[in-house]
Amino acid sequence: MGSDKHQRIYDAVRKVPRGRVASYGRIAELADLDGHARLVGYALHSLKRDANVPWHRIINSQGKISLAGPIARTQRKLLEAEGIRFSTSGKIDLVKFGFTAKARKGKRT
DNA sequence: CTAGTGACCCAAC
DNA sequence: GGTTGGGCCACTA
Repeated sequence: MGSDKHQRIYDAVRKVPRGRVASYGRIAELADLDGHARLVGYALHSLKRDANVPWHRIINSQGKISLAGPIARTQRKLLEAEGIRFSTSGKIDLVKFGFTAKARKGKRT
């Protein structure tokens, strides 16, 4: 496969354990692309259902699903199936389900 | 090359 | 709680 960046992103996403969620920025860090959160979203959007990637565990920093339409419903279902609870606002408790591979690099002091 | 767009993030109001 | 504006950079036309 050619796209290394995409590959790295997919690999990082696969690192997210079941029952946990990670924000785009967090994935970017794992993929060695810290700061390029957009690329994560871009790669995921380009992702196909065939891909073996738990894209549903990826959400935005607000702990909410960035997608819209029927797919958002699907993602939420998948997350609930993993034991993740949604707030009344449809948000996820990042404190409990937020995947932290390694504390922030604290780049921005 | 330029311009527009995007499953983003953050600071400030 | 929300909106607005700036920043970041890959991808497409």
